[in-house]
Amino acid sequence: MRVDARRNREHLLTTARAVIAEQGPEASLNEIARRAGVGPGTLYRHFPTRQVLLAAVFRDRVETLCARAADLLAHTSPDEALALWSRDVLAHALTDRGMSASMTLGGAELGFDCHAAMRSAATGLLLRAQREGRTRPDVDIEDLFQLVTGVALAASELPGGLDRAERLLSVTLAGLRR
Amino acid sequence: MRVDARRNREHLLTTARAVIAEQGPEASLNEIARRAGVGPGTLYRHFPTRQVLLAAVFRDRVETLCARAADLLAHTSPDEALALWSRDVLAHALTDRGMSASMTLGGAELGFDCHAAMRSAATGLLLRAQREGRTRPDVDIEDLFQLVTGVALAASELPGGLDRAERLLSVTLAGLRR
DNA sequence: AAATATCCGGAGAGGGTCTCCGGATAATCT
DNA sequence: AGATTATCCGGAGACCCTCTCCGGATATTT
Repeated sequence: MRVDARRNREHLLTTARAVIAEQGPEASLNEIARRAGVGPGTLYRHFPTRQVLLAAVFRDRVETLCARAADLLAHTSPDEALALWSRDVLAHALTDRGMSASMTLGGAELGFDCHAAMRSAATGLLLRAQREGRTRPDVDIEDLFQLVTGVALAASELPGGLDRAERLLSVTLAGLRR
Repeated sequence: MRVDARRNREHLLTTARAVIAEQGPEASLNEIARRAGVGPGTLYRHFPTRQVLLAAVFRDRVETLCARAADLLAHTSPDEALALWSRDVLAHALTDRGMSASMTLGGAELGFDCHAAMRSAATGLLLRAQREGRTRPDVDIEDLFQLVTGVALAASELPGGLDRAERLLSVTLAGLRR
């Protein structure tokens, strides 16, 4: 990969991060390219679809959350791990506008798949909690993911923000117990 | 209102219903107008924004649900009423594509406000259940609405459909008890 | 039948997504 | 260094969408 190509790619990423932070995940790709000082073609060459771009933008955040899941899996009790991780997901969703959207929009064939990564991180936590016995055994990983991202999405779009988010999460977590 | 205007309006509504049923709530308004055999201007005169159109399309459905809420309020126990009504909302959301979206998108100043109507219908059910004592007193009407429409949205967009929807709903309802 | 109020159609501005290819630029070879 | 090659960039442009505007057509009233 040529150095100018790599430089453009990085610059596009930081610009996208900024624009998405202020306009949300549906920001104009045209404008991102313009602000980055490149043509539209350059953007689309590096990031063929919006999902690929979003995935690249939020990749490190998602990886942080996955690492956190692994850590909790090793050092915390099953129930608490699930609760703490959900809270972390929520916190990131509230911080980074558009993050929730990129978690739900899955299946970025090329590049990084946020949806798959998050789902697989959650799988470990859910299965262990279910083995332990205090979590409903009939919910599957898709259910869990749907609930958590649903709360995250709601919380990131409603202005009422953090306290409402915590309340919704506590309702959901309570519902997961049996 | 002139009779041709009324006729066009009705025709637009039925066409919109069909197109939204097959393409979802983000269908092209242009195409709806084209299929209805009118110009774009005519569509926008009758329905200034997409939300107004969606609200008009789903108005009777929403009114049915509101009536159902009133009925349950009068003839069923608080807990059961809440559960049954949520299940009905879910059923409608699964039947009519785009219905969930029109429930969440609120504030159609002109015409009919699906969001407000649904929220006020749910208010009665929630308050009564909370007075009865088996429902968490700290959740407010926005929380309830967010949870129910969240499940509905998820269920209407995931292909796995009905059984998953019921499972998610039962988790949420369990979480609402105390 | 004439006058008036109302409504329609479609052209078109403005913006968005995405493609394509001639020209420019980096990397490699001699 | 100079030439060759592989790679990449820019932006014009096709196509679609939303939304507006107004001359002409249509209904209603006088």
